[in-house]
Amino acid sequence: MKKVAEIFKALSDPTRLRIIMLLLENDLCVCELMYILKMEQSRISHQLRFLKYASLVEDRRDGRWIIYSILKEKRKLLELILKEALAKEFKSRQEIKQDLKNLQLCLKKYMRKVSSKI
Amino acid sequence: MKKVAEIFKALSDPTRLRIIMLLLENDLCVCELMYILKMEQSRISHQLRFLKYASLVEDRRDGRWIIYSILKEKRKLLELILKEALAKEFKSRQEIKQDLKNLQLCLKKYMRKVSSKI
DNA sequence: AGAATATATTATCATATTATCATATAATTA
DNA sequence: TAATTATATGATAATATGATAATATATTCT
Repeated sequence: MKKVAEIFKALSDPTRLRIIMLLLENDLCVCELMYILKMEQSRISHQLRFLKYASLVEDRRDGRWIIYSILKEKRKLLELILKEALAKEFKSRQEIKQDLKNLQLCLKKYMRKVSSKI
Repeated sequence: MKKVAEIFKALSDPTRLRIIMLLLENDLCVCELMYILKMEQSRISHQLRFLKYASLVEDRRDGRWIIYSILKEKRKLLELILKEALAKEFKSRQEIKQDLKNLQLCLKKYMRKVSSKI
């Protein structure tokens, strides 16, 4: 039961929720998340570590970037919970819409090939 | 986004999860929850208040009992998240099975008509 | 009205969480 | 190899949380 509770704990912070919603769309490195969320590096790194220990995301190195992605075996679960169960609550959240817009901007900019400075 | 995170926060504690799983089966008063979960009164009251403020449960008075139930507009959401999304994780949890057994025992005993002393 | 029952509330303590700052590490580039 | 870039980690402080004990309130029963 504790294990189940811990999945929810991982989802119980607004920053982590935003990160997961973004990762469900695209694998992203820390500097891209910084760009999208307008948050400082250590804050994002810490939350990513939390998600990693909760076995919701994994990381891989690509040159000097570390790319985070949703753990394959958790994707379905997360999509069901976040996109289906909470569809209504999410649709009304301007924040999520804006994050997804920024994600598109970010992807167009080939973020990983330029600077990560905010 | 904070609102959504708070739904998950409400689900991120083992005691609250157990309470919600039980309330999804039956409306229950505090003393019944005490009997089923073998926990002391103030602990259960506190967690119920948490769930109430998170707008997941509501309460009504019935004589000297206060009966808790899942908020009607949240039932579907909770069933989807807990029973569908997490079906696998839950089925393997002995604790939940035992809680549900105790719930049946409790209902047979007409708990609300006898004592609430543990 | 007084006792018993059921529950809520308040205070307290220990622990957990979050954000931030400073520092460390690893890869790349000049 | 030194500087730069990208990220991780550790320490700290502020705040939140969870458990418990003590007390308060509301209902019912005698």
